[in-house]
Amino acid sequence: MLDKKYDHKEVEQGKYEKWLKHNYFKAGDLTKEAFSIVIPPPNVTGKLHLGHAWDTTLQDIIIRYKKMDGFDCLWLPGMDHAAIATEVKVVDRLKKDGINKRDLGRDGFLEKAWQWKEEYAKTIRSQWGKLGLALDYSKERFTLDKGLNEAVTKVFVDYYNEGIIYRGERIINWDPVQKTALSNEEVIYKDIPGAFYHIKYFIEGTNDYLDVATTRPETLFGDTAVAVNPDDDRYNKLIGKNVVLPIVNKLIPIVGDVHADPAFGTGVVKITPAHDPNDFEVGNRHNLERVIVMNPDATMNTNAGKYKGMDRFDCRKALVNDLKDLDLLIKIEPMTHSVGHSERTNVMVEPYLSKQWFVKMDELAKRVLDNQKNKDTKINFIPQRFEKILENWMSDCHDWCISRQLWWGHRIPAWYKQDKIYVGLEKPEGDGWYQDEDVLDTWFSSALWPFSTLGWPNNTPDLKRYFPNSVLVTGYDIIFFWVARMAFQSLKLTGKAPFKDLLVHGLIRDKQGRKMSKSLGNGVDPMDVIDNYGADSLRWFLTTNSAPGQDLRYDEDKVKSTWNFVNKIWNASRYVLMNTENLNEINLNSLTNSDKWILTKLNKVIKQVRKNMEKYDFNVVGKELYKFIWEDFCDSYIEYSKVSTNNVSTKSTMILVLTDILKMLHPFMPYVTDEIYDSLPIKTHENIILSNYPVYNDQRNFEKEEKEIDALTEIITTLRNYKAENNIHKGFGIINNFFYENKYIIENNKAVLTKLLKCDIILSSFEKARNLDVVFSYGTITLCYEGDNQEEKLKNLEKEKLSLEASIERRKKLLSNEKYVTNAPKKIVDEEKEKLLDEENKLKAILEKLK
RNA sequence: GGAUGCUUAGCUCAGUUGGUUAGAGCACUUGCCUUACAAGCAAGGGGUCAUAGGUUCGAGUCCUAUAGCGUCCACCA
Repeated sequence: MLDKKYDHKEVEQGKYEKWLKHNYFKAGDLTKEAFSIVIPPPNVTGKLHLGHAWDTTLQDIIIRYKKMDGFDCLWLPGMDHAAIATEVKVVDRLKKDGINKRDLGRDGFLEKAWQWKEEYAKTIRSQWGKLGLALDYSKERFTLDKGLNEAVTKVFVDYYNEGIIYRGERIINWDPVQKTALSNEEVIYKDIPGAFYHIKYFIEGTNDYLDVATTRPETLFGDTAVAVNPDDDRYNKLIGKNVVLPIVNKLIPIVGDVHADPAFGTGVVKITPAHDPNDFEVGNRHNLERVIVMNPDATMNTNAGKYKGMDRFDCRKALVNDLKDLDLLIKIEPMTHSVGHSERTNVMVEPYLSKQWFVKMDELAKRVLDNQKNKDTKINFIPQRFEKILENWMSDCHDWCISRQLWWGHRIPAWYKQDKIYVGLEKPEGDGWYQDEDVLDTWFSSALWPFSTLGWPNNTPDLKRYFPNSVLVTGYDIIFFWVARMAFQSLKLTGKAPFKDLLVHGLIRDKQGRKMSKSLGNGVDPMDVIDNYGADSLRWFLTTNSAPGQDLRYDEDKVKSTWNFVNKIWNASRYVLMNTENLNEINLNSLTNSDKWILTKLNKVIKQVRKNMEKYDFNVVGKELYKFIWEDFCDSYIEYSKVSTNNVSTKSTMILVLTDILKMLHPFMPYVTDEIYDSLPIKTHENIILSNYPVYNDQRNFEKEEKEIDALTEIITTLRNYKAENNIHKGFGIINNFFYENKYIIENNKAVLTKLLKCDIILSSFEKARNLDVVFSYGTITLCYEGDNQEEKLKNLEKEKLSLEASIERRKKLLSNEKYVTNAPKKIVDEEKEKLLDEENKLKAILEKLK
């Protein structure tokens, strides 16, 4: 028997360990159809936040539902080594202990990083446990484990041999603190105050100068041209002449290039091919020299002459002063511009010419775009609108810079000897070869996640059975970081899309709608929420409170009200269990009408819930279940059943309905449903997760009884309303003045009516009593009570009469509209006619009373 | 500049292919300690669905435009 009070801590205590002990989450039942999800691997950089809780709960709901519905479910757990993110954290920790990364050396550092990984992996696993996730830990993977390293290396080597991966000099985003290249996606643009420095570039042999405006004067040492637009009549006759580069005093050409926008700035732009991606392109078009002016730590190098060794920003100040002194500075114009910052170290990114490894994107991207056009093989986004994000990104993407100057990651399988390059699985024969120091972008390995975790490139049984994955669940913020990359890698390497469905959810925000972030300090730890309200409440809150793809505000009041819902379920279950203690078999031979009613309602709910579970429309499922449980089951059925608790079929109905409620709730609330299921007097399985998901049953629709009890509910509500409005408390009776064919509604339900209305008796007549008529479409019920008030009575009837007349008039008008009758579906029109008839009946009855 | 989401009750949000008197939770009012639950029960009040046009017999829902809020991408010499 359940405890008197619902205590989430007590209920959840020990359950996860029990589930694991019984191997409930283990995949591999080959008699069933396979269903698979791989977890989006969280970074081993920290604890899970509410966003993870949301993302994983969605997956858990799907997995548990599918498992109960007869599938062999694999939910594969794992984590991401998160190359730069983790390395930054490890470096920081070492720094606090006074240790420098370089002093440790590569191997020493990696040892520390692995320690870090183990530590955080442990935390993450325990958090998964608190959330109750049905993960198959026997298949857990890590993006940097041996198998995945083999997959990554093979892809790199094959791509290199195919020419998809190449090494080249490009302008990349350089993080001068971490001293590594970054991909475009790792750069965060921020608007910051800056200035346009207008500098005089004198035209060779004249006293005329061009006004060149720049936001980054310190890159002047790398200028190898200035550009003007060939259509710009102010300057185009100067094309081919030279200007004198200030300070440096060397001659550089004036070139004509469309990159110079006549409408922007002064229309003249200095070209620094080694420090700006656009200038790099211009340089290629005009065969310009590339002059690097900075060191990897963003101090100036020898090309900066006397400024050598200065930090880039100090150099800017000094240089501007010197230009001023030489009368080469025209003006400084303050402006706000957007400047890239490193996502991890937050330092201003330096566009920097360097030799890096790239993935050629055009063909890979085209494959994704083509595949999305094929209905049968495309990734099916839910909601569909997010497909556009993928398509936009794929149709305009640059080659992907994959080398990172880090130690924590997959080391690039390239070896060098003088000017020779060897790319392969193993170090080449012979002396003098040394391996590339760099590692790969973390997304290079996570892009292989849906298949590398299943054994690819080997054609393992797991790969054959669980790939492509059935569905992937993720937030819309990483569609282009991750989903896009999985898509093209999977199509290229396996010939298939990595998963059939992609369920996209939004971001979690704070109560004011702001993003949760460390700097705002508005983050909420899911573990605290679980402590206070339980995992079941948190899970229900996260997954039933927003439409698919919409953001969600964390609102503690809502979690609290979810707790109330769980508590309600708990107490309703307690009631059922109290009344069914001695039940030892299901017997439906003597069903009451309200038993038939709730069975019919249950049947309808099962249908709706299943339909929406398939569509991943969990907020609709939530609403259906909430309404059914609280209103139909608790408020109506349990109350009605109180007059027949000794009936074995009522007892059976209670158990049947409660069992199906628990099963439908289980994917959302695994803990409390497990606990209650355990206490059922009759059950089919050792644990609820092994039981079968409820099935819609055509034989369980009792239409006549459904109608009758619906009417009963309406009668009770209406009479309660009259009682409240007329201050009738006790000592009253009712007379059944329904039309002959409806009299049974009252006759059949006398016991329920007297109990719930708290009226003394149902009379056949009550001639002398003062009375009040309450009109239904079924006829009239007369309330007989003391302290009659004739005015009240008339007022009530008048009020009702007016509203009925208005409604009847509206309906008549509608139905006399020929176009409506011919165009609207017959079902709608018939319903309308029926309503009109009901109302006319009602009105007739009222008019008679008013006479 | 391109794309996209949102605007519905005091607050937070639902609203399925258009179907005619728009729903929920919280908050609010009134009455109840009814033996599952006062973290509860019962009955209520509260919205010209951002604005302006249009299509339609019928628009919260479809189309066009506008406004406000938000997000993403690109550019910013």
